[in-house]
Formats: sequence, structure tokens, C-alpha cells
Amino acid sequence: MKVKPRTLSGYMELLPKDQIKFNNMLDIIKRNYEYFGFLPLDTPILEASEVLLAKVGGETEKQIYRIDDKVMRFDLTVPLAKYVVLNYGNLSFPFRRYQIGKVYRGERAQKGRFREFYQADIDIIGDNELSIYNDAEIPYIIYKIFKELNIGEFKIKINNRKLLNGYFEYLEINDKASSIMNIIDKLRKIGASEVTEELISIGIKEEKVKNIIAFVTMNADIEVLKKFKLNIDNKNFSEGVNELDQVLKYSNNLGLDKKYIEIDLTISRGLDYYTGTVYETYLNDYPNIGSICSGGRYDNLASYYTDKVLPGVGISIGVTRLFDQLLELNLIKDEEINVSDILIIPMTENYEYISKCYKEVQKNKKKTQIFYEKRSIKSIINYALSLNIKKVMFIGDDEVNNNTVTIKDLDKGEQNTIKINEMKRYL
RNA sequence: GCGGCAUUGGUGAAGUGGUUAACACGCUAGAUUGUGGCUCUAGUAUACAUGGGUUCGAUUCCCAUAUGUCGCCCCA
Repeated sequence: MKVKPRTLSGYMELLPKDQIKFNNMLDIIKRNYEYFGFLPLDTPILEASEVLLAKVGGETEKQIYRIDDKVMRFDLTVPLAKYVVLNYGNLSFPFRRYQIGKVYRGERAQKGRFREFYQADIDIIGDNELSIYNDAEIPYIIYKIFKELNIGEFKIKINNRKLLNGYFEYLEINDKASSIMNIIDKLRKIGASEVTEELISIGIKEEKVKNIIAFVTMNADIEVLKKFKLNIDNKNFSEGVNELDQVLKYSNNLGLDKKYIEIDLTISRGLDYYTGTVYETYLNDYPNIGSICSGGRYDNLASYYTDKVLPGVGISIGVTRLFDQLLELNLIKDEEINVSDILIIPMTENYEYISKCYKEVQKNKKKTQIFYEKRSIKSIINYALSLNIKKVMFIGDDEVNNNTVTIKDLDKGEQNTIKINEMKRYL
């Protein structure tokens, strides 16, 4: 009995035609990250468990794969924290790094949810300080990438946690700030009445719940918030508003059209390490896909490794999920496969002559491959056609004897037998 | 971790309590001896997830397990 081959659930595996599209997407992201001055980083998939789990707890911890006393990375941020502390003396700050790699989570797979998936992260890590202008540059980078990916109109939604925290302080419920943010983050998904219920269930007075919901769902442009600031008179709140103001203004200065960014007070991000600006990006036509690029500002990247203060701001693109859903919605244009420019078809046993022709093609900087198997010419040409190879080169005994090759252009249907040193203009 | 649904060749997908389980894609060959996607012909595959049960007989009905898939939780 043979072993039945299979691929594990939650692990994406593609056919070549789709892998090409996926790689293209990664290429665009990578090129943009580099364009904006981010340095490459690669870290191991396995880390010592005490390092990786230093700060993790609750839900996340259940989803981590363990191998003896090592664990698989579940994101790229924690490894970055370790790396920065470890190499602190050898890095130039602010440290701008990008990292694109697979991460692992032991969840039940379902639509848009994988156990192994790519994240494409950038972070800017400051030494002790990090200007708010970095927060403003991030949306511009997101904008450039999604413009180039060409997958439809999108909107970057931003918010600021200081603002929310300030508001909760004002309502005197800041001891529950983290839970409240978690709940209001679900507003778009489960609606106001369920959010109300949940907020009441964690002990918020109904009066205040009404306030919260009215506040986060108002049409919050920056001028409205500035007026609000005066009524509230809370330090955190006004810092949050000022930061939002700066992010909007400066990203606009950089070239981000206002229609691509908006304040959304319900965005708070589930992860509790964010402390200031937070971002989520949605496709206008497909809000159900969820956020395709998220991130934010954190005051201290690595407090669990060091006393140094390393504030940062960054984002992550969940490339696997994004790709999977775009593919399903047919939103990714077909890429022309271009593995080879010309396929060499030997019809002689004289492989010395074949290799001579092969080298001549390579000398002319054309991509080529030789079809070694004994098959009908028809089937070999079908091979070329299926791989979008535009030309074939027949080399038979006639060609060997006359020091020629026969090149056929499959698009035009033209065929020429020429001397080996004249091949250039037919390739 | 909890729940719904599913599982038939390399792939997609019909169908049945009773001899050889459709069809399509793919692949190979021929028509066309060294040349094209179409067409026609022929060929090609360890296929009813595994283990029990009911039955004269189970791929079909029942149970369990495994795997997949879709939700919930949580997240990218």
C-alpha cells in the first residue's frame, strides 16, 4: 500500500501559475520596503521558548507550536525585539527594518486563516525616542504598496490609543480600557447592540456605554475631535488628537491623498502593546476580507528583555491571507509565465552539438532549456505552448551536418534554418 | 478548545443495497514517419478515507476514528 500524499490543513500550496502571482506580490512589497530605506532581516523560525514567550499569554499562548524547549515564531515582532536588544551596539538608530517570512499558529484552519502564513513587516525602532513623523510616513508607505499591487480602492483607517485612553479616563473607566477597546474593535462586525451588551457585562454603566458608542461611531474628522478636546480637558486625549492631526497633515504632505485615509475611532487593534497611533487597511469593495495591513505605535518594544527604552512603529501585511482571498475573488491579474525564451528540441544523439547551441543561446542572454525526453514533436511543442515559451529550436542530424539550427517562432509560425553564428537575430 | 457539513482515480464530478462504478479535464499514442493549441480515434488510473455493525449481499444504511472544509473564539 502506497502512502497517500497530502498537504496539511492550513498550509497554502500553489500551482506554478499562482505561485508566480504570489511571488510577484512579495516582490512588490519587498521593493517598496527597500525603496523607503528599510534594511533586510531574517531570523530563525525556531526560538528558545523563554525568549519568545517572555510576554505572551492567554489566547496567543495556546496557539504556539512547541518543539521540545523551543517554539515556532508566531509573528515577526517578538523576534525583532530580541534581535534589536541582542545587536543593540551594532545597529544604527532609528533602525528601519523589513522582514518577510513565514510564521506559525496552531489554530484550526478555516477561510482566510492559516497555520503557516507569510507576514511582511516593517518597523522603525527608535533609541529612547521616536518622532511622530515616523507614524505619518507609515500610511504613505502602505498607500504606495497597495497602489502598486493594483487590487482595487482601499482606505487606511487610523486611530490613536492615547485618545481612547484619555476618553476612558474622562469617563473614569480607564481601569478597564484594554477590555473596552477589545470590545469596541468588534463594532463593525457584531453591531452596536451586542457591543452594548458586552460592555455592560464587563461592568460598565449603561449611561457610559451609550457615551462610548456615541463617541466612537461619530463622524470623527479632526476638527470635530479638536473641539471635543476642549470639553474633555484630558492630557492623554489631547495628545492623541494632536498626534492624529500630525499624522494626517504630514502624510498628506508626503503625497498621500486624503481620500485614502480616515479617522475611525472604533479601530483599536486587539493586541495590547500598541500605545499610540494604530492603523488598519480595508479594501473598499471587500470590507469582509478584514484588515489587509495593520499596525501601530508602541512605546517600548523590548521591556521584557532590557531596561533600554525602544519605542517603535510598524505594520504587518498578512500576505498569505490577502493573496488567498484575492485569488478567490479573482482580483489578481494573470501573469504571463516566462520561464524560458526558447526551448531546444534535440532530434539527434549528438549532444556535443546540442550543448554548443545551448551555450550560444545563453551567450545571447536568452533563457533556454533543453527537452531531453523522447516524445513526439507535437507533444514537445505542446509543452512549450503550455509554458508560454515563444520559440523552439530544432536540432537534428541535418542541422548538425550543416552547422545550422532551425528556429521556429510559435507566435508567427515562421521557421528559419540558419548558421549557428547567425542565431542572434532569430532568438 | 467548541459546533455544522463533507470524504468516489493525478484533478473535477455523477451514481447505485445486487455481475464490467458514468462523464469531463489531464496524460500517452495515432490520424499527421522532423513541427501547433482545434478535431477525430484509441489507450491510460491500486478510485468509493479507515475500522466496526446491520444485511443473503454495503461504495450506498448505522456507529466510531481519521482527514478535509466552513463557522464560533481569537487573529494576519
